[in-house]
Amino acid sequence: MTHSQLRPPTMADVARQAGVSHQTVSRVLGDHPNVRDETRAKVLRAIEEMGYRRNFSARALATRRTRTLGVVASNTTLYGPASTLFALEEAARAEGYLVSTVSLRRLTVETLSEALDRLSEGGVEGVVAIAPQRSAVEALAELRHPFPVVAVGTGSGAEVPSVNVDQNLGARLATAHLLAAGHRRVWHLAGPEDWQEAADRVDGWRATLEEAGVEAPMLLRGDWSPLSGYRAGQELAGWVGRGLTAVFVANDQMALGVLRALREAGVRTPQDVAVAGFDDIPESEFFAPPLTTVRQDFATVGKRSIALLLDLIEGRTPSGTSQVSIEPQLVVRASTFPYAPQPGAAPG
Amino acid sequence: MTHSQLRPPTMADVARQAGVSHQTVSRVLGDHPNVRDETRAKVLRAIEEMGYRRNFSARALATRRTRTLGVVASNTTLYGPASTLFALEEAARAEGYLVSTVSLRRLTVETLSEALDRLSEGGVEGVVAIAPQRSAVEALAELRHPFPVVAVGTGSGAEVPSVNVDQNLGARLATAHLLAAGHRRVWHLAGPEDWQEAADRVDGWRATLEEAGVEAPMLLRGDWSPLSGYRAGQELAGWVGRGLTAVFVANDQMALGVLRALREAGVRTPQDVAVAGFDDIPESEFFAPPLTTVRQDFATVGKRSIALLLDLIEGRTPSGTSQVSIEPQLVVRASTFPYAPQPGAAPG
DNA sequence: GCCCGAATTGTTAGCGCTCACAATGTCGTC
DNA sequence: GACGACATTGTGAGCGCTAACAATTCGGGC
Repeated sequence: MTHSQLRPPTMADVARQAGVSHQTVSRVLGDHPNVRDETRAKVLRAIEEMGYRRNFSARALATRRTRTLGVVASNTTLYGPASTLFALEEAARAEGYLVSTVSLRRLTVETLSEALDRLSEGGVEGVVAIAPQRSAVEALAELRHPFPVVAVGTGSGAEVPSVNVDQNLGARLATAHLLAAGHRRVWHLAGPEDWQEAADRVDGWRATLEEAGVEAPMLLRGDWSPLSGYRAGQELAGWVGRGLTAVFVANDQMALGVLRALREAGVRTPQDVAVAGFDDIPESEFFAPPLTTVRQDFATVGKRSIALLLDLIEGRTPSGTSQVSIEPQLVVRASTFPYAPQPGAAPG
Repeated sequence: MTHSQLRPPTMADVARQAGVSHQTVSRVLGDHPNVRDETRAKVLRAIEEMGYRRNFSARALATRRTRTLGVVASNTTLYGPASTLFALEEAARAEGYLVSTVSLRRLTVETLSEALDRLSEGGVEGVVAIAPQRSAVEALAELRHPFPVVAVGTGSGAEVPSVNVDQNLGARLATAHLLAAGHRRVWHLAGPEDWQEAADRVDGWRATLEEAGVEAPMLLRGDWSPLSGYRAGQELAGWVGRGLTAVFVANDQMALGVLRALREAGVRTPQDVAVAGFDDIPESEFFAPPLTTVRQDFATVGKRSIALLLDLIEGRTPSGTSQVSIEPQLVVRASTFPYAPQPGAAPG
């Protein structure tokens, strides 16, 4: 209170006040065991009195560690990326790291490169790149950066360490579920071609049909948005009565658009056409009808990504080979089944 | 290529290679005008060759600036917070700042205080707190921190500098719209009591009814989730035919639940009951029916928040009095009107 | 050819912390 | 009561950069 606050107090100031050396203050702050209780108390009192806070930059300079990780993401208002981001931050925090985020509107080689530069200038020790577009993956492999990078959502083929939900498996689960429910064929509304996840879902869908001895119907493309789903839904409505009874949509938002288009066309879901989505956004359970979908465990994605990144930073794991895969889970609801469970009745 | 990379090169290494002093390297990097072109080229070549990158911590220590801002947020997978977060980061980046985020599961005095401590240890120069709960606002005013803090979504009454969308106005727009459409009374499904935004919306709704000489019907409460909206919707369905013809729901997700409950109860929207929401999430346009709602301009919230925070950091604005208010906008769709516009036809 | 001011470059001190090591104190043992 | 082992504290040297100032160089005017 009586201290001038022109410059924040330094460790030396605290030391003087407590009658010890600055190194002892450092020891108290660092929880070093060999400090007498009495001394520790004196120091802590001085710290409290002066409102001292350790200077981040000086500490980082001396230790050569910033304890900060970077994240590059795009489309962060979508449920998937937002959930991943949240999980990443939480996992990093649990490990004592702070997270600096750069959110991109569009993920291109240029913007990605800029983002990495920026984070580099910000002193991050490593970066998680949520980079579902293929172009971004290639860029990642080529870009030079002085820290390890873990990719999320790039698919497992890359030369970059990565963490992925098994999109292929998810698509298989959804497609197989529809086939098992008695549908002869399953149509597919895919995401943008440039997205690895979209491609993997197409592959899983196609493979499942082939294994069942069914020819894959025409493939439709959307851009993940409800509007693109709506437009595709209008097209799909035209095929009702000509072999269309089931659609696997590559994400829940597009599925929402499909549902609306079908309803407007007088097509009933699931009696006339069954619809399955992907992601399990919180709203899916309340669509009309509630949506069967594939749930991705973003919390695990976050945890595993941070764990892998820290391994790379500490040099525990050789870079290049590490690929983590996470299993998705099918959530069955009324949109693919005549029976409609009550919302909130079961955890799913 | 031929250089040992055991330790990253320092400015002195670059200087030696270029045959100049380290200060000249610093000048080149800092775009200082008084450097001969020839010298600059030499330095840049050396930097390129050695893959030199300026050390963040040393720079921050010397300049006493980290060029990093902190953000504390909760519920970051919801559309509103996620959009705000995105806008904040983008605005900060445009000003040359990096953003460190702490995402909280629950916003309490303890978690908020912890988050601020953490960011403080991370060397941030200022913090934006997305703190819509009332408890958090009080905490913010009391907590001591060595940097300025701007609150978002706390309402404008606080002693803390803050940026807010005018929730009261938004609620008035929605309620007045329903009254103007001929409804005698407008019911309200509110958000949690602890949320300032929920309270402001209740106030706006109530005031509009009073000004129209209408008695406010029973107030319902939800927790922002579709499920709570669904449950409230079941209750509301029981009042159809007994004076219930219009409901103003405090957010779009709950409105989704209400729509479903009404539909299941055989109540038609908007013919029997009109429903309006709040937020304009991307899905709202594709609900059944498309939802009339109140749009909040999160991009502006982000820009204004960063601008205010930087003003405080630079000492341009005295702390304490600064309150920024942003106007929301009514978006009319089919859920309150017999006419259903085509999705995507108009930018709304 | 010399002088002055501007342009350009170099030198010297920190910024506030941690690390390595040195110095001191403490205790039990023989 | 001296000695060694260990606990506790202090000292000095950077970490890699920027800021302030000093030194040098370069022109042009006379």
